[in-house]
Amino acid sequence: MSIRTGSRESPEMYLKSIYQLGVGDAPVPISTLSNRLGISPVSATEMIHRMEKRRLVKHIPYKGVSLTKRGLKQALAVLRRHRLWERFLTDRLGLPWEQVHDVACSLEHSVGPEVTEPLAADLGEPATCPHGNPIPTAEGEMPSERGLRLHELSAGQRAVVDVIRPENAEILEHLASHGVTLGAELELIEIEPLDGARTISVGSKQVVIGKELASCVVVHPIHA
Amino acid sequence: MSIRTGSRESPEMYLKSIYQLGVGDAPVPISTLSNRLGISPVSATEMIHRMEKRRLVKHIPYKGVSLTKRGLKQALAVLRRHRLWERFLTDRLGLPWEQVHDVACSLEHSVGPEVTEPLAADLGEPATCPHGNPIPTAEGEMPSERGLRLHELSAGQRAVVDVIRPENAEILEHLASHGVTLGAELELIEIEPLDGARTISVGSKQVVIGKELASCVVVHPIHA
DNA sequence: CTTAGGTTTAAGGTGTACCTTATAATAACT
DNA sequence: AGTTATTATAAGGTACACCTTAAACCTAAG
Repeated sequence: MSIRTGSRESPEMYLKSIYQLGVGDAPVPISTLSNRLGISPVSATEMIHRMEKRRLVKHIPYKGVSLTKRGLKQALAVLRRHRLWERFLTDRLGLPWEQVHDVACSLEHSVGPEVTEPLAADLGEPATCPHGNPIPTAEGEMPSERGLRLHELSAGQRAVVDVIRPENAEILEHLASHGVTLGAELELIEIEPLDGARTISVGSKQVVIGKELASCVVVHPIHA
Repeated sequence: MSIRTGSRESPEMYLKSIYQLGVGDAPVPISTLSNRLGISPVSATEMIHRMEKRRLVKHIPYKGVSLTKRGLKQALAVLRRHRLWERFLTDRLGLPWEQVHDVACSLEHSVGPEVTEPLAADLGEPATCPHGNPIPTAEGEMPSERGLRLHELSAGQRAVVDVIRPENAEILEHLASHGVTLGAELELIEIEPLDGARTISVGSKQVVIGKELASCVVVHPIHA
Protein backbone atom coordinates (compact mmCIF):
# COMPACT_ATOMS: atom_id res chain seq x y z
CA MET A 1 0.00 0.00 0.00
CA SER A 2 2.84 2.33 -0.78
CA ILE A 3 1.90 5.89 -1.56
CA ARG A 4 4.99 7.18 -3.26
CA THR A 5 5.04 7.46 -6.99
CA GLY A 6 8.48 8.96 -6.92
CA SER A 7 7.67 11.90 -9.12
CA ARG A 8 9.53 10.80 -12.24
CA GLU A 9 6.91 12.82 -14.03
CA SER A 10 8.70 16.05 -14.75
CA PRO A 11 12.11 14.68 -15.68
CA GLU A 12 10.37 12.44 -18.19
CA MET A 13 8.72 15.43 -19.79
CA TYR A 14 12.11 17.07 -20.11
CA LEU A 15 13.58 13.96 -21.69
CA LYS A 16 10.77 13.70 -24.18
CA SER A 17 11.02 17.35 -25.09
CA ILE A 18 14.77 17.26 -25.50
CA TYR A 19 14.43 14.29 -27.78
CA GLN A 20 11.73 15.91 -29.86
CA LEU A 21 13.40 19.29 -30.10
CA GLY A 22 16.75 17.82 -30.96
CA VAL A 23 17.74 17.88 -34.61
CA GLY A 24 20.40 15.30 -35.19
CA ASP A 25 23.00 15.54 -32.46
CA ALA A 26 22.77 19.30 -31.98
CA PRO A 27 22.24 20.23 -28.33
CA VAL A 28 18.92 21.86 -27.47
CA PRO A 29 19.19 25.35 -25.96
CA ILE A 30 17.66 25.51 -22.51
CA SER A 31 15.59 28.50 -23.57
CA THR A 32 13.97 26.44 -26.31
CA LEU A 33 13.25 23.75 -23.79
CA SER A 34 11.88 26.04 -21.10
CA ASN A 35 9.76 27.65 -23.74
CA ARG A 36 8.23 24.40 -24.89
CA LEU A 37 7.53 23.28 -21.35
CA GLY A 38 6.16 26.62 -20.24
CA ILE A 39 8.69 26.92 -17.45
CA SER A 40 11.06 29.71 -16.53
CA PRO A 41 14.58 29.34 -17.94
CA VAL A 42 15.98 29.43 -14.44
CA SER A 43 13.85 26.51 -13.30
CA ALA A 44 14.69 24.57 -16.41
CA THR A 45 18.40 25.09 -15.79
CA GLU A 46 17.95 23.81 -12.24
CA MET A 47 16.17 20.72 -13.48
CA ILE A 48 18.81 20.11 -16.11
CA HIS A 49 21.45 20.20 -13.40
CA ARG A 50 19.55 17.63 -11.37
CA MET A 51 19.20 15.46 -14.43
CA GLU A 52 22.86 15.82 -15.22
CA LYS A 53 23.70 14.40 -11.80
CA ARG A 54 21.56 11.40 -12.70
CA ARG A 55 23.49 11.10 -15.97
CA LEU A 56 20.43 11.57 -18.11
CA VAL A 57 21.65 14.60 -20.03
CA LYS A 58 24.83 16.46 -20.88
CA HIS A 59 24.79 20.22 -20.65
CA ILE A 60 27.25 22.30 -22.57
CA PRO A 61 27.01 25.83 -21.12
CA TYR A 62 25.79 28.46 -23.55
CA LYS A 63 25.16 25.72 -26.11
CA GLY A 64 22.41 23.47 -24.88
CA VAL A 65 21.46 20.05 -23.60
CA SER A 66 21.72 16.66 -25.21
CA LEU A 67 20.67 13.24 -24.08
CA THR A 68 23.12 10.67 -22.79
CA LYS A 69 22.70 7.08 -23.85
CA ARG A 70 20.67 6.47 -20.69
CA GLY A 71 18.59 9.57 -21.26
CA LEU A 72 17.89 8.64 -24.84
CA LYS A 73 16.79 5.18 -23.84
CA GLN A 74 14.42 6.58 -21.27
CA ALA A 75 13.10 9.24 -23.63
CA LEU A 76 12.27 6.62 -26.21
CA ALA A 77 10.59 4.47 -23.58
CA VAL A 78 8.36 7.37 -22.59
CA LEU A 79 7.61 8.12 -26.20
CA ARG A 80 6.70 4.50 -26.79
CA ARG A 81 4.32 4.51 -23.84
CA HIS A 82 2.83 7.79 -24.95
CA ARG A 83 2.10 6.65 -28.47
CA LEU A 84 0.82 3.26 -27.42
CA TRP A 85 -1.63 4.90 -25.03
CA GLU A 86 -2.73 7.19 -27.83
CA ARG A 87 -3.43 4.20 -30.00
CA PHE A 88 -5.32 2.58 -27.18
CA LEU A 89 -7.43 5.65 -26.59
CA THR A 90 -8.44 5.98 -30.23
CA ASP A 91 -8.57 2.34 -31.29
CA ARG A 92 -10.10 0.81 -28.19
CA LEU A 93 -12.00 3.62 -26.52
CA GLY A 94 -12.90 5.60 -29.59
CA LEU A 95 -11.72 8.93 -28.22
CA PRO A 96 -11.28 11.61 -30.85
CA TRP A 97 -7.97 12.06 -32.57
CA GLU A 98 -7.36 15.57 -31.30
CA GLN A 99 -7.94 14.80 -27.64
CA VAL A 100 -5.85 11.74 -27.01
CA HIS A 101 -2.53 13.52 -26.81
CA ASP A 102 -3.20 15.26 -23.52
CA VAL A 103 -4.64 12.17 -21.90
CA ALA A 104 -1.71 10.07 -23.06
CA CYS A 105 0.57 12.65 -21.49
CA SER A 106 -0.67 11.75 -18.05
CA LEU A 107 -0.83 8.01 -18.67
CA GLU A 108 2.69 7.78 -20.03
CA HIS A 109 4.26 8.27 -16.61
CA SER A 110 2.16 5.77 -14.73
CA VAL A 111 3.25 2.36 -15.88
CA GLY A 112 6.26 0.32 -16.87
CA PRO A 113 6.89 -2.33 -19.50
CA GLU A 114 4.97 -4.95 -17.55
CA VAL A 115 1.89 -3.10 -18.78
CA THR A 116 2.96 -1.42 -21.98
CA GLU A 117 4.27 -4.57 -23.61
CA PRO A 118 1.05 -6.54 -23.12
CA LEU A 119 -0.74 -3.40 -24.26
CA ALA A 120 1.34 -3.24 -27.43
CA ALA A 121 0.58 -6.90 -28.05
CA ASP A 122 -3.13 -6.33 -27.53
CA LEU A 123 -3.07 -3.44 -29.98
CA GLY A 124 -1.30 -5.58 -32.55
CA GLU A 125 2.16 -4.02 -32.19
CA PRO A 126 1.24 -0.84 -34.00
CA ALA A 127 4.01 0.97 -35.83
CA THR A 128 2.65 4.47 -35.50
CA CYS A 129 0.52 6.62 -33.21
CA PRO A 130 -2.84 7.92 -34.46
CA HIS A 131 -1.11 11.05 -35.75
CA GLY A 132 1.26 9.01 -37.83
CA ASN A 133 4.36 9.27 -35.66
CA PRO A 134 6.42 6.10 -35.43
CA ILE A 135 6.44 4.18 -32.16
CA PRO A 136 9.87 3.27 -30.80
CA THR A 137 10.41 -0.44 -30.39
CA ALA A 138 10.47 -2.19 -27.03
CA GLU A 139 14.23 -2.45 -27.45
CA GLY A 140 14.56 1.31 -27.70
CA GLU A 141 15.04 1.67 -31.44
CA MET A 142 13.41 4.57 -33.21
CA PRO A 143 12.29 3.77 -36.73
CA SER A 144 13.54 6.49 -39.00
CA GLU A 145 10.99 9.23 -39.22
CA ARG A 146 12.59 11.49 -41.74
CA GLY A 147 10.02 12.75 -44.18
CA LEU A 148 9.55 15.85 -46.19
CA ARG A 149 7.76 18.75 -44.51
CA LEU A 150 4.93 20.43 -46.32
CA HIS A 151 6.81 23.73 -46.37
CA GLU A 152 9.72 22.04 -48.14
CA LEU A 153 7.61 21.18 -51.17
CA SER A 154 7.90 23.32 -54.23
CA ALA A 155 4.99 24.61 -56.28
CA GLY A 156 3.25 21.97 -58.32
CA GLN A 157 4.44 19.05 -56.23
CA ARG A 158 1.87 16.51 -55.07
CA ALA A 159 2.22 14.66 -51.77
CA VAL A 160 0.41 12.56 -49.18
CA VAL A 161 0.16 13.47 -45.51
CA ASP A 162 2.03 11.04 -43.23
CA VAL A 163 2.34 12.74 -39.90
CA ILE A 164 1.23 15.85 -38.13
CA ARG A 165 3.50 17.09 -35.42
CA PRO A 166 3.34 18.46 -32.72
CA GLU A 167 0.14 16.84 -31.59
CA ASN A 168 -1.51 19.98 -30.44
CA ALA A 169 -5.29 19.89 -30.33
CA GLU A 170 -5.62 23.36 -31.82
CA ILE A 171 -3.30 22.56 -34.68
CA LEU A 172 -4.90 19.22 -35.35
CA GLU A 173 -8.40 20.63 -35.38
CA HIS A 174 -7.46 23.53 -37.59
CA LEU A 175 -5.77 21.35 -40.14
CA ALA A 176 -8.55 18.79 -40.03
CA SER A 177 -11.11 21.51 -40.68
CA HIS A 178 -9.15 22.35 -43.83
CA GLY A 179 -9.13 18.76 -44.94
CA VAL A 180 -5.52 18.14 -43.99
CA THR A 181 -5.71 14.74 -42.32
CA LEU A 182 -3.56 11.63 -42.37
CA GLY A 183 -3.50 10.10 -45.81
CA ALA A 184 -4.92 13.17 -47.49
CA GLU A 185 -3.50 13.88 -50.94
CA LEU A 186 -2.58 17.45 -51.67
CA GLU A 187 -0.84 19.64 -54.18
CA LEU A 188 1.18 22.72 -53.45
CA ILE A 189 -0.16 25.50 -55.61
CA GLU A 190 1.70 28.61 -54.61
CA ILE A 191 4.12 30.08 -52.09
CA GLU A 192 3.27 33.58 -50.99
CA PRO A 193 6.11 36.11 -51.06
CA LEU A 194 7.46 37.51 -47.77
CA ASP A 195 5.41 35.47 -45.30
CA GLY A 196 5.75 32.26 -47.20
CA ALA A 197 2.18 31.13 -46.66
CA ARG A 198 1.32 28.05 -48.71
CA THR A 199 -1.67 27.70 -50.94
CA ILE A 200 -2.50 24.06 -51.36
CA SER A 201 -5.32 22.12 -52.88
CA VAL A 202 -6.84 19.32 -50.88
CA GLY A 203 -9.65 17.34 -52.41
CA SER A 204 -11.56 19.89 -54.42
CA LYS A 205 -10.79 22.89 -52.23
CA GLN A 206 -7.94 25.34 -52.06
CA VAL A 207 -6.72 26.46 -48.68
CA VAL A 208 -3.97 28.72 -47.44
CA ILE A 209 -1.83 27.82 -44.44
CA GLY A 210 1.11 29.67 -42.93
CA LYS A 211 4.66 28.47 -43.27
CA GLU A 212 4.99 27.57 -39.60
CA LEU A 213 1.85 25.50 -39.71
CA ALA A 214 2.94 23.89 -42.95
CA SER A 215 6.12 22.74 -41.26
CA CYS A 216 3.99 20.67 -38.88
CA VAL A 217 2.82 18.49 -41.71
CA VAL A 218 5.09 15.66 -42.77
CA VAL A 219 4.43 14.32 -46.24
CA HIS A 220 5.85 12.08 -48.89
CA PRO A 221 5.78 13.31 -52.45
CA ILE A 222 3.98 11.39 -55.14
CA HIS A 223 4.31 11.58 -58.89
CA ALA A 224 1.48 13.66 -60.25
CA MET B 1 2.35 21.01 -23.33
CA SER B 2 1.63 21.67 -19.68
CA ILE B 3 3.83 19.83 -17.23
CA ARG B 4 1.82 20.10 -14.03
CA THR B 5 -0.26 17.17 -13.00
CA GLY B 6 -1.29 18.89 -9.83
CA SER B 7 -0.34 16.15 -7.45
CA ARG B 8 -3.80 14.95 -6.48
CA GLU B 9 -2.16 11.62 -5.98
CA SER B 10 -1.66 11.45 -2.25
CA PRO B 11 -4.93 13.02 -1.13
CA GLU B 12 -6.72 10.49 -3.31
CA MET B 13 -4.96 7.67 -1.53
CA TYR B 14 -6.10 9.07 1.78
CA LEU B 15 -9.67 9.33 0.56
CA LYS B 16 -9.67 5.77 -0.69
CA SER B 17 -8.19 4.47 2.53
CA ILE B 18 -10.59 6.37 4.73
CA TYR B 19 -13.47 4.98 2.75
CA GLN B 20 -12.19 1.45 2.94
CA LEU B 21 -11.27 1.56 6.61
CA GLY B 22 -14.54 3.16 7.60
CA VAL B 23 -17.16 0.88 9.05
CA GLY B 24 -20.54 2.51 8.69
CA ASP B 25 -20.28 6.13 9.76
CA ALA B 26 -17.66 5.61 12.46
CA PRO B 27 -14.70 7.97 12.02
CA VAL B 28 -11.36 6.36 11.18
CA PRO B 29 -8.59 6.98 13.73
CA ILE B 30 -5.65 8.75 12.15
CA SER B 31 -3.33 6.09 13.54
CA THR B 32 -5.21 3.40 11.63
CA LEU B 33 -4.93 5.49 8.52
CA SER B 34 -1.26 6.33 8.91
CA ASN B 35 -0.63 2.69 9.56
CA ARG B 36 -2.35 1.53 6.40
CA LEU B 37 -0.56 4.12 4.30
CA GLY B 38 2.82 3.51 5.88
CA ILE B 39 3.14 7.13 6.94
CA SER B 40 3.96 8.69 10.28
CA PRO B 41 0.93 9.75 12.34
CA VAL B 42 2.23 13.29 12.40
CA SER B 43 2.40 13.50 8.62
CA ALA B 44 -1.02 11.95 8.30
CA THR B 45 -2.45 14.53 10.69
CA GLU B 46 -0.89 17.28 8.60
CA MET B 47 -2.41 15.89 5.43
CA ILE B 48 -5.80 15.53 7.08
CA HIS B 49 -5.65 19.17 8.03
CA ARG B 50 -4.91 20.16 4.45
CA MET B 51 -7.76 18.00 3.27
CA GLU B 52 -10.08 19.48 5.84
CA LYS B 53 -9.40 22.92 4.42
CA ARG B 54 -10.46 21.55 1.05
CA ARG B 55 -13.65 20.22 2.69
CA LEU B 56 -12.88 16.63 1.80
CA VAL B 57 -12.90 15.23 5.32
CA LYS B 58 -14.12 16.07 8.80
CA HIS B 59 -11.73 15.51 11.66
CA ILE B 60 -13.01 15.02 15.17
CA PRO B 61 -9.95 15.32 17.42
CA TYR B 62 -9.10 12.20 19.34
CA LYS B 63 -11.83 10.34 17.46
CA GLY B 64 -10.87 10.12 13.82
CA VAL B 65 -11.64 11.25 10.30
CA SER B 66 -14.71 10.81 8.20
CA LEU B 67 -15.48 11.78 4.65
CA THR B 68 -17.63 14.74 3.75
CA LYS B 69 -20.12 14.39 0.95
CA ARG B 70 -17.51 15.80 -1.43
CA GLY B 71 -14.84 13.49 -0.08
CA LEU B 72 -17.06 10.46 -0.38
CA LYS B 73 -17.90 11.30 -3.94
CA GLN B 74 -14.26 11.63 -4.82
CA ALA B 75 -13.30 8.47 -2.96
CA LEU B 76 -15.87 6.48 -4.88
CA ALA B 77 -14.67 8.00 -8.14
CA VAL B 78 -11.13 6.89 -7.40
CA LEU B 79 -12.33 3.46 -6.41
CA ARG B 80 -14.30 3.20 -9.61
CA ARG B 81 -11.26 4.12 -11.68
CA HIS B 82 -9.12 1.71 -9.73
CA ARG B 83 -11.40 -1.25 -10.19
CA LEU B 84 -12.08 -0.50 -13.83
CA TRP B 85 -8.36 -0.40 -14.53
CA GLU B 86 -7.98 -3.69 -12.71
CA ARG B 87 -10.60 -5.23 -14.95
CA PHE B 88 -8.89 -3.79 -17.98
CA LEU B 89 -5.54 -5.19 -16.94
CA THR B 90 -6.86 -8.69 -16.39
CA ASP B 91 -9.56 -8.88 -19.05
CA ARG B 92 -7.82 -7.06 -21.88
CA LEU B 93 -4.12 -7.42 -21.17
CA GLY B 94 -4.20 -10.75 -19.41
CA LEU B 95 -2.11 -9.63 -16.45
CA PRO B 96 -2.25 -11.96 -13.47
CA TRP B 97 -4.83 -11.44 -10.81
CA GLU B 98 -2.35 -10.77 -8.03
CA GLN B 99 -0.41 -8.08 -9.85
CA VAL B 100 -3.07 -5.77 -11.17
CA HIS B 101 -3.78 -4.03 -7.90
CA ASP B 102 -0.48 -2.19 -7.70
CA VAL B 103 -0.56 -1.16 -11.33
CA ALA B 104 -4.12 0.08 -11.00
CA CYS B 105 -2.97 2.13 -8.02
CA SER B 106 -0.84 4.28 -10.27
CA LEU B 107 -3.30 4.44 -13.14
CA GLU B 108 -6.22 5.49 -10.96
CA HIS B 109 -4.85 8.99 -10.47
CA SER B 110 -4.05 9.72 -14.07
CA VAL B 111 -7.34 10.14 -15.83
CA GLY B 112 -10.81 11.56 -15.48
CA PRO B 113 -14.25 10.41 -16.55
CA GLU B 114 -13.60 11.31 -20.18
CA VAL B 115 -11.48 8.18 -20.22
CA THR B 116 -12.93 5.96 -17.53
CA GLU B 117 -16.47 6.09 -18.86
CA PRO B 118 -15.51 4.96 -22.36
CA LEU B 119 -13.31 2.39 -20.67
CA ALA B 120 -16.22 1.10 -18.60
CA ALA B 121 -18.29 0.89 -21.75
CA ASP B 122 -15.58 -1.02 -23.58
CA LEU B 123 -15.32 -3.45 -20.69
CA GLY B 124 -19.06 -4.00 -20.74
CA GLU B 125 -19.88 -1.99 -17.62
CA PRO B 126 -18.53 -4.60 -15.23
CA ALA B 127 -20.08 -4.76 -11.76
CA THR B 128 -17.01 -6.01 -9.89
CA CYS B 129 -13.25 -5.90 -9.99
CA PRO B 130 -11.28 -9.10 -10.64
CA HIS B 131 -11.12 -9.71 -6.89
CA GLY B 132 -14.88 -9.55 -6.59
CA ASN B 133 -15.23 -6.08 -5.13
CA PRO B 134 -18.15 -4.06 -6.45
CA ILE B 135 -17.42 -1.11 -8.72
CA PRO B 136 -19.13 2.15 -7.77
CA THR B 137 -21.38 3.54 -10.46
CA ALA B 138 -20.53 6.55 -12.57
CA GLU B 139 -23.06 8.48 -10.50
CA GLY B 140 -21.16 7.72 -7.32
CA GLU B 141 -23.36 5.00 -5.88
CA MET B 142 -21.72 2.08 -4.14
CA PRO B 143 -23.56 -1.21 -4.53
CA SER B 144 -23.90 -2.82 -1.13
CA GLU B 145 -20.93 -5.03 -0.44
CA ARG B 146 -21.78 -6.57 2.89
CA GLY B 147 -20.91 -10.25 3.00
CA LEU B 148 -19.89 -12.73 5.61
CA ARG B 149 -16.20 -12.99 6.39
CA LEU B 150 -14.57 -16.38 6.47
CA HIS B 151 -13.65 -15.97 10.13
CA GLU B 152 -17.29 -15.39 10.96
CA LEU B 153 -18.28 -18.84 9.80
CA SER B 154 -18.84 -21.54 12.36
CA ALA B 155 -17.52 -25.09 12.14
CA GLY B 156 -19.27 -27.24 9.60
CA GLN B 157 -20.57 -24.34 7.51
CA ARG B 158 -20.01 -24.41 3.79
CA ALA B 159 -19.52 -21.25 1.74
CA VAL B 160 -18.37 -19.83 -1.56
CA VAL B 161 -15.64 -17.18 -1.89
CA ASP B 162 -16.95 -13.86 -3.21
CA VAL B 163 -14.25 -11.33 -2.53
CA ILE B 164 -10.73 -11.16 -1.21
CA ARG B 165 -9.76 -7.91 0.43
CA PRO B 166 -7.37 -6.14 0.75
CA GLU B 167 -5.90 -6.78 -2.67
CA ASN B 168 -2.41 -7.42 -1.48
CA ALA B 169 -0.26 -9.48 -3.83
CA GLU B 170 1.21 -11.52 -0.99
CA ILE B 171 -2.18 -12.31 0.46
CA LEU B 172 -3.67 -13.12 -2.90
CA GLU B 173 -0.83 -15.41 -3.88
CA HIS B 174 -0.81 -17.19 -0.56
CA LEU B 175 -4.51 -17.83 -0.63
CA ALA B 176 -4.45 -18.85 -4.26
CA SER B 177 -1.69 -21.35 -3.54
CA HIS B 178 -4.01 -22.90 -0.98
CA GLY B 179 -6.84 -23.10 -3.45
CA VAL B 180 -8.74 -20.14 -2.02
CA THR B 181 -9.79 -18.27 -5.15
CA LEU B 182 -12.94 -16.48 -6.27
CA GLY B 183 -15.79 -18.90 -6.59
CA ALA B 184 -14.04 -21.64 -4.64
CA GLU B 185 -16.30 -23.70 -2.43
CA LEU B 186 -15.04 -24.43 1.04
CA GLU B 187 -16.08 -25.84 4.36
CA LEU B 188 -14.94 -24.68 7.75
CA ILE B 189 -13.68 -27.70 9.63
CA GLU B 190 -12.29 -26.40 12.86
CA ILE B 191 -11.37 -23.28 14.80
CA GLU B 192 -8.15 -23.54 16.74
CA PRO B 193 -8.27 -22.43 20.37
CA LEU B 194 -6.40 -19.30 21.47
CA ASP B 195 -5.10 -18.11 18.07
CA GLY B 196 -8.30 -18.83 16.27
CA ALA B 197 -6.64 -20.25 13.16
CA ARG B 198 -9.16 -21.82 10.78
CA THR B 199 -8.90 -25.24 9.28
CA ILE B 200 -10.88 -25.37 6.10
CA SER B 201 -11.31 -27.84 3.34
CA VAL B 202 -11.05 -26.61 -0.22
CA GLY B 203 -11.49 -29.04 -3.02
CA SER B 204 -9.97 -32.22 -1.74
CA LYS B 205 -7.36 -30.62 0.51
CA GLN B 206 -7.40 -29.31 4.06
CA VAL B 207 -5.53 -26.13 4.82
CA VAL B 208 -5.04 -23.97 7.88
CA ILE B 209 -5.16 -20.18 7.72
CA GLY B 210 -4.88 -17.64 10.50
CA LYS B 211 -7.83 -15.66 11.76
CA GLU B 212 -6.54 -12.38 10.38
CA LEU B 213 -6.08 -13.86 6.96
CA ALA B 214 -9.48 -15.53 7.16
CA SER B 215 -11.05 -12.12 7.74
CA CYS B 216 -9.78 -11.06 4.31
CA VAL B 217 -12.01 -13.58 2.63
CA VAL B 218 -15.60 -12.56 2.04
CA VAL B 219 -17.96 -15.46 1.45
CA HIS B 220 -21.60 -16.35 1.20
CA PRO B 221 -22.75 -19.46 3.00
CA ILE B 222 -24.40 -22.27 1.11
CA HIS B 223 -26.53 -25.12 2.36
CA ALA B 224 -24.38 -28.22 2.61
C1' DC C 1 -9.15 9.97 40.23
C1' DT C 2 -5.12 9.31 38.63
C1' DT C 3 -2.18 7.62 35.21
C1' DA C 4 -0.63 5.19 31.04
C1' DG C 5 -1.09 5.30 26.28
C1' DG C 6 -2.76 7.07 22.16
C1' DT C 7 -3.37 11.85 19.85
C1' DT C 8 -2.26 16.32 18.65
C1' DT C 9 0.59 20.34 18.16
C1' DA C 10 4.98 22.47 17.76
C1' DA C 11 9.48 23.01 15.88
C1' DG C 12 12.89 22.14 12.68
C1' DG C 13 14.43 19.35 8.46
C1' DT C 14 14.57 16.99 3.80
C1' DG C 15 13.84 16.80 -1.26
C1' DT C 16 11.43 18.11 -5.43
C1' DA C 17 9.84 21.36 -8.51
C1' DC C 18 8.51 25.48 -9.42
C1' DC C 19 8.81 31.10 -8.97
C1' DT C 20 11.06 36.07 -9.17
C1' DT C 21 14.72 39.44 -9.25
C1' DA C 22 19.27 40.52 -9.87
C1' DT C 23 23.97 39.94 -11.19
C1' DA C 24 27.69 37.71 -13.73
C1' DA C 25 29.51 35.47 -17.74
C1' DT C 26 29.72 34.49 -22.49
C1' DA C 27 28.74 34.55 -27.53
C1' DA C 28 27.83 36.77 -31.44
C1' DC C 29 27.38 40.80 -34.12
C1' DT C 30 28.58 45.44 -35.59
C1' DA D 1 37.20 45.64 -29.57
C1' DG D 2 33.01 46.93 -27.66
C1' DT D 3 28.25 46.51 -27.13
C1' DT D 4 24.13 43.81 -27.03
C1' DA D 5 21.57 39.91 -26.26
C1' DT D 6 21.45 35.45 -24.57
C1' DT D 7 22.63 32.30 -20.94
C1' DA D 8 23.97 31.12 -16.36
C1' DT D 9 24.29 31.63 -11.46
C1' DA D 10 23.03 33.39 -7.04
C1' DA D 11 19.72 34.45 -3.54
C1' DG D 12 15.47 34.11 -1.48
C1' DG D 13 10.51 32.32 -1.76
C1' DT D 14 6.36 29.20 -2.25
C1' DA D 15 3.97 24.80 -1.92
C1' DC D 16 3.64 19.94 -1.24
C1' DA D 17 4.41 15.84 1.14
C1' DC D 18 7.03 13.54 3.83
C1' DC D 19 10.48 12.93 8.25
C1' DT D 20 12.00 13.12 13.52
C1' DT D 21 11.84 14.55 18.30
C1' DA D 22 9.58 16.61 22.03
C1' DA D 23 6.00 18.58 24.59
C1' DA D 24 1.07 19.10 25.48
C1' DC D 25 -3.24 17.04 25.66
C1' DC D 26 -7.21 14.02 26.09
C1' DT D 27 -9.54 9.59 27.13
C1' DA D 28 -10.37 5.59 28.92
C1' DA D 29 -9.21 2.03 31.98
C1' DG D 30 -7.74 0.56 36.33
